[in-house]
Amino acid sequence: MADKYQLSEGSLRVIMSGGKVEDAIMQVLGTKRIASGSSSDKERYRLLLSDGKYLISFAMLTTQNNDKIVNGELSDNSIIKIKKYITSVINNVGKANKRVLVILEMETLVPGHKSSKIGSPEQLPEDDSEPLPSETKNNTVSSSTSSTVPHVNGSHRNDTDVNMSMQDQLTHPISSLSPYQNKWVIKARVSNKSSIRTWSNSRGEGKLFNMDLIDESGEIRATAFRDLVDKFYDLIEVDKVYYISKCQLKIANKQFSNLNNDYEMTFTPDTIVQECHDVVDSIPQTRYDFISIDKIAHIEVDTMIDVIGVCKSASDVQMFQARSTGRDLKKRELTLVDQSNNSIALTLWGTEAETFDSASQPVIVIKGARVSQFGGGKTLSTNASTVIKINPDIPEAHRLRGWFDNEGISKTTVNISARSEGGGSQTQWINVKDVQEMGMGQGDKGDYFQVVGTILLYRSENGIYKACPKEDCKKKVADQGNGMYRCDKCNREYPNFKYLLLGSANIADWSGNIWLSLFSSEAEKVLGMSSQAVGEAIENDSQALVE
DNA sequence: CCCCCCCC
Repeated sequence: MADKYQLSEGSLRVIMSGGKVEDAIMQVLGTKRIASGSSSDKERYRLLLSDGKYLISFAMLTTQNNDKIVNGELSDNSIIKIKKYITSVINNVGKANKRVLVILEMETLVPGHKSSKIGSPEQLPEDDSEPLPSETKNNTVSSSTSSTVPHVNGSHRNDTDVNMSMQDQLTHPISSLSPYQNKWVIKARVSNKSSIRTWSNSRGEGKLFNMDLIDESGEIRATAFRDLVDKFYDLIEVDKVYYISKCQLKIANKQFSNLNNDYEMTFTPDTIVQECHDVVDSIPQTRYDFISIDKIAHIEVDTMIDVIGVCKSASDVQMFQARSTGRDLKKRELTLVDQSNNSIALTLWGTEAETFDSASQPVIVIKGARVSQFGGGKTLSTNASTVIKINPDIPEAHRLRGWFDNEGISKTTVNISARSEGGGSQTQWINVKDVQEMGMGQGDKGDYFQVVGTILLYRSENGIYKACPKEDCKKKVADQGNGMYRCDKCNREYPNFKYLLLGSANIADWSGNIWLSLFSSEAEKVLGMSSQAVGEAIENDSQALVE
């Protein structure tokens, strides 16, 4: 099987001296996990790579490809096709500069266990006489001298093409940035920019803004503080591409970041930002790591995730006061669905809630939604750093639109925001007598408790009603007598309705007995029949009620 | 150096 593929002999020499080789076929001779700076770091892998003639030991995989190693697809002797790569010169203080190959996109042609080592590749010679004068020069200047970005000061737009392409070679992939190496230039698109925010706490006060930077290799968040806000805020525009250098790198606090990077950057007084007017189609607009809705059920609370879904329905704007701060709040809850046939609630706040229009059931793309939990179900919430796009022109959105219009619209979904029994783990197990003595259920808020009891009596009178057919609306509809049913909550008429049970049961434990109302899902469990089935049985034969 | 982001 392996001999079907011819390794691209000599291609490493071309690539590692800054040249381009398309779809080079190489063999992996070893993989090594790189010790990470902190436990929160994503692991990174280094590959020993052979083109049959030469081998290099400093090929890096971007973290998006990590699963290929974890799932065993990429192992010793695997033959791969390198579809996209970047090389980057690492400036080692006191040592020779080293060029690193960063593999951005690859395909496994033959798994390692079905192959064996091909040829006798030798270490690619580190040839300092390689014809890369500009690069060598640039990376050997001491850190105190001029910038690594050409023509930063008093820049001219009439640079030659030669200069522009040179600039390209000099940029570093975002995925290669780390706090251990500070001589780099990235060429990145600003995919998101926050408003200017001020803070005041025990450690002081000030202002700041954040931006998300993205290139072919990855993404990173950058923050500018205080006077650097004045210097850079207006200069930096969303969707534009910039050369950026001399920022400080630090470990990202994952709790607040939706970006796929272990690090984040802080602007310093030395930071240089230079707009790139070059053709930059290769730099993506936004990088998403979509989690399918059914998977969100298993995601830890407070994780920031990217989600795509069709807004199947939305509530009206609701206004209330925050219990903690007393602030007036506005929210709107959307129900998103995707191809997993699962749905989830997404809460929008403030202006976003007010201006949202769900009428066309648009595709919603969210970068950085927070996973929360309510009553045992998972929900999504937006915050200041969340980016929401409505019907964006990306393949995933078109695919989802097609799916929804053709089949999704009529499918029933599993609502992963549905609240499970009890209302959470904080409710107590108590006795019926306690419920009565504590006066539970007397207030207007509703109380939560759990009891173990026996059903003494199930009352079936008025135990079923015709309800609004809209998902999650359980309002009783008024029969208009003309085949239409009116829902006062939705303020509209429907040609259909759904049956819902409203049971009533008396339950008892050793301390006493109490009447409970059972909503449909619970009444169904007690009766062992679906609401719809009970409704139809009554329609066809009222004797069924007696049973 | 921020990082609060709400409610049922």
